[in-house]
Amino acid sequence: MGEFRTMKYDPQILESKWQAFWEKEGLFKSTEDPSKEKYYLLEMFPYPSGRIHIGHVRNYTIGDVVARYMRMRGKNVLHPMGWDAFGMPAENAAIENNTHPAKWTFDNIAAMKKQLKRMGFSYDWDRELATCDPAYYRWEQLVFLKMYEKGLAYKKKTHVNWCESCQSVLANEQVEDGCCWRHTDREVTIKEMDSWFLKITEYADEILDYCQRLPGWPERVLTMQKNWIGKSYGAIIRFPMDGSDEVIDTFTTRQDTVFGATFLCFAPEHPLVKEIVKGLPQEKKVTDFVERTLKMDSYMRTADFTAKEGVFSGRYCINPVTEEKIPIFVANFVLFEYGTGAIMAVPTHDQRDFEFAKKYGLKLRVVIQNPDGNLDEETMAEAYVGEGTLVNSGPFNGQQNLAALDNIAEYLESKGMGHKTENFRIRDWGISRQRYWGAPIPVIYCDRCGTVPVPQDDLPVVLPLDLDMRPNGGSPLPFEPSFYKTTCPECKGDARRETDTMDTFVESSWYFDRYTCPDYHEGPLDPERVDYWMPVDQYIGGIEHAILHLLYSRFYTRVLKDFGYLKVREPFTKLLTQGMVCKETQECETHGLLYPYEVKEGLCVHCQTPVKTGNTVKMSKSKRNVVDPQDLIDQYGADTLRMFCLFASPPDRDLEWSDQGVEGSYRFVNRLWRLVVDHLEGLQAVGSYEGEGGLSEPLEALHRKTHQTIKKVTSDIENRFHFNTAIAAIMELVNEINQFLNSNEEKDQIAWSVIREAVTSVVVLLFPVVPHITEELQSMLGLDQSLVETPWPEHSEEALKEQKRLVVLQVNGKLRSKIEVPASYGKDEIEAEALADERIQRFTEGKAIKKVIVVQKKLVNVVV
RNA sequence: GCCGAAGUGGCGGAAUUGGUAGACGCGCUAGGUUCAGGGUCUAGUGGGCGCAAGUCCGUGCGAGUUCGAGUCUCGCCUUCGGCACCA
Repeated sequence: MGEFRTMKYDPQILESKWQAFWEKEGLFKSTEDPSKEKYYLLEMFPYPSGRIHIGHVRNYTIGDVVARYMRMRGKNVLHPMGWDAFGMPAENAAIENNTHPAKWTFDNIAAMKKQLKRMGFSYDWDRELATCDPAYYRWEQLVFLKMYEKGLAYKKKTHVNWCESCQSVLANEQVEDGCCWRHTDREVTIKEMDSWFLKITEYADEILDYCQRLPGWPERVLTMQKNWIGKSYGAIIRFPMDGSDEVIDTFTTRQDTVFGATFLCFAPEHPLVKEIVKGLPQEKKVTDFVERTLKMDSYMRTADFTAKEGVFSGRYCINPVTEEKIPIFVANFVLFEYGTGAIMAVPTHDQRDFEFAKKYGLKLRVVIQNPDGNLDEETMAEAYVGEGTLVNSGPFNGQQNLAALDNIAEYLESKGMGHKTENFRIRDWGISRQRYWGAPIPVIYCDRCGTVPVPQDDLPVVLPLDLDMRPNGGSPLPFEPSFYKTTCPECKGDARRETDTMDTFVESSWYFDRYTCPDYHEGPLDPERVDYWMPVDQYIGGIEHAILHLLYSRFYTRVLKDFGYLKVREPFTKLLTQGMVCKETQECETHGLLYPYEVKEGLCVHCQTPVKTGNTVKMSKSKRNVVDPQDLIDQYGADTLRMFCLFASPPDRDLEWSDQGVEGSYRFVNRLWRLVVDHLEGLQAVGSYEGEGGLSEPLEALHRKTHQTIKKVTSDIENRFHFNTAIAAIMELVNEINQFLNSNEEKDQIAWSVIREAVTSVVVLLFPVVPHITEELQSMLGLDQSLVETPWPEHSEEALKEQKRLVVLQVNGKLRSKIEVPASYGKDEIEAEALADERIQRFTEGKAIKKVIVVQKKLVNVVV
C-alpha cells in the first residue's frame, strides 16, 4: 500500500523534497573562479507587489532554463535575484492599510520569495538585495555626489511633467501619450519646478553610437532607443533682431531653404518672448497667448490634430542671407525643449510653416524648384518637401538642394551667421520625486552657502522610518523637522535637507553590478568581483523597458566606468525581450468583466446568463483576465506550470494562456512519470547502451532518435532559445520510446539498454525545464548524481548515421513518390532508382524527360 | 503619416540554408480498458471529389523569379507594436 502511494506522481511532495535538497547542498551558490568561464544570467528584478504574477513566472522560467542549461555546460553561472523595493505603491498601500511602507515592502518580499522558491528557480539567494536597504542606496548617494562634483548631476528650475496621481514629477521617458506610464488614464501637466537632473545628454552620442555594437540586442529595442535619442544633423542660424543688438538662434536641418525663410517663430516658453514684447501694443495679446498655450496639457498642445496657432510679436528680425526684414511670431507648435526653442519658418518647403503662413497671410518664396519646374508660390496648395534645384538663393542658385546643405552651412559660418551642428531629441533625466519611499537626494540647502552636498563621510542620508504617512498622500518628509532640519556642512548654521527622493530607476540602473558583491562595504563595488562577472551575458525581461530602464542603465554604466568603478561600458551583452502573457476577456451583460473563477461552463456565476468572450489581450487585473500562479502551483505543481510557459510559444512572442494547454502539459509530465515508473524493473536491470553495436533495426532507430533529439534540443536552446521546439522534440522521443515498449519487439538486455539510454537522455534534457520530476526520476533510475551537477549530453555522430535514406520523388515539382535508398548511393544511382520507380514512370509515361534534378540524399525532381 | 514585426488547419504553433507544408500539443471523432464519471490506451483528423486506389486545391491577396516558393522579388490588404508638429 505504502509503495503504491509513492508510485503516484505527486508534485507537491516531490517538488518540495528537491527544493530542500538543492538548498541544503547549496547547489546554486556561485563563487568567483577565474579558471572557469563565467556566465552571468539575469532576469529583471521584480517590484515587491506581494504576489508573483504570470508574467514573472514566464520571465523567470525562461531564465531558469538558461541558467540550469549553462551550468550543465560547465559554465560558472551567476543567477541572482532581488527586489526593486522603493516606489509609490508601498506608500499608497501603507495609507490604505494603516501600516508603514517598509513593513508592507518587507512582508511582500517575504511572500514573493516564498513563491519564487516554490517555483524551483535556481537563484543564489545569498546575493539577494533590496534597493530600499541603506546599505544599497548609500552607494547610489555617493555616486550622486560624484556626479554633482563633475557637473553630471545638476539642479534647475524648468518645465517638468507632473502626474497628479503620483503627486510627483516624471522624467520624459516616463510619459506615454501624454499620460503617466503608471497611470495611463492620468494626463500629465506641465509645472515649473526646481528639479535635479542627471546629464544623460552628455553620453547621448556614445550611447547611440554603441547601438551598432550590440548585436545581441533585438533590433526593435535598438530602434526605439535610437528614435528616443533622436540625433539630427543641421545648423544653427543666427537672426539679428531689427532695431536691437539681440540675436535669435534657430536650429534647422534644412539650411538649404534659408533663403526662403520669411518669418520666425518662438516657442511660448522662450525667455526672449517676454523681453522683446515689453512696452509694445502687442504685449498683452502675446502674454495672453503664452499663458493660454502653457495651460494646455502637453499632450493636447503637441497633438497633430491641434491647429497651428500663433500671434505676431510686433517685432522683426533680419534674414541673414537675404537681409530682408521678417516678422517674429510666437507659435504653439514650436517646442521649447527641442533645438533652440526658435525656428526659421520656410512656408514653401515645410508643411507646418505653410499652414501657419496661409492662416496669417504671410509671404511665401519658393527656393527649391521641383524637377517639373512648375512650382509657384501663388498656386501651390501644400509645401514642397522633395528634392530639387535651388532658386532665389543668391550664390547657390542651380545647386541640388541636398548637395547645397554643406555649402550653405559653410557660407553661414564664414559670415558669422551660424554654424553646422548636431541636435538631440533626448533631454536630461529628471530624477527628483516628491515622494517619501525612495532614496534621499544627499543635498543640503543653506541660506548663506547655497546648495551644499552632504559630505561623503556623512553618508548614508537614511530615510527615516519612524514617521507617519500623510492621510491624503504626499511625502511626509517636508513636514518632518527631525529629517529636514540640519546644519550646513560648510558654515555650521541652520540649514534644510533636500526632501525629494530619487527616481527608482536610479536604483535599477546598477543593481546588476551590486549582485556581484552585495556584501561589499568599502565602496559601491568590489573591483575584483565586479570585473569577473560583468557584463551580464544574457539579460531577460519585458519590452516595456526598452527606453526606460535599459537606456538609463546604459547611461549609468558609463558613468560608473568613467568613475573607475567598472571596466565595462555596456551592461548587457545579449538581451531577450519576452512577450506578454495574454488571455481572452469574459464579460457578462449585467455583471461586466468577469474573473475566470466567476465563469462556470460558459455561464456567469452570479446570474447564470451566457458569458461573452472578448479579445485576447495582455493579462491584467483591470481586464480581469488573470490567472493566479499560486492556484496553478497548488493544482498542478511548478513543473507543469514551467512546462506550459515554455511550450506554448517561443519566448519572444506573446503567449496565449490556455487552461487546456496547461492540462496538456500536466498530462505529458504524468506520461513521463509513468514511462519510468511503469518500466522500472527493466530499466534498473541494465546500464545505458553506449554504442557498442549489434542492434536490430528498430533498436538502431531508437538509438538514432535519441541522438537526433540531443542534437536538436542542444541547438534549439543554444542558438535560438526556442524551448517550444526543444520540448516538442523530446515529446517525439518519448512517443517513440512508448511505441517501442508497446510493440512486439523482443525486450532483451540489449533492448533495455537502448531504452535506458533514451529514457535517461529524456530525463537529462528535460531537467532545465522540469527540474523536480527529472531529479526524482534520475534517482529512481539509480543515478546518484544530482542533475544540477550532471553534464549536458553530447550527441554521437556515429549514432546519427543511417543505413538508408528517404528520398522524395517529384514530377514537375509535385510530390509523386518516396523511395528508400542505401545511404551510400551517389547522385547517379539515386537518379536511376528514381526513374525506375513505378509511380514516377506512370507520371512521365509518353512524355520527354527534359531535366532531372537530384538533391543529394533528399529529393529528385523529374521535369517533363 | 513614418518605421518595424507578423498573417500557416477548429486552436497554440512547427518547417533553422529555396527542397515531403501542418512536427509537437490542444480540441474533435471512433474504438478498447469487459465500460458511472474521470483517467488511460489505440486509430483517425487541412479542404473538395471518390466505395476505393486515387486525384485536384491549399501557407492574407495579386503578379514575378525558379526544375521547385510558407521561405526570395515587386505591388496591395489586414493585425499588432513603436514613433509622430523634432524644424
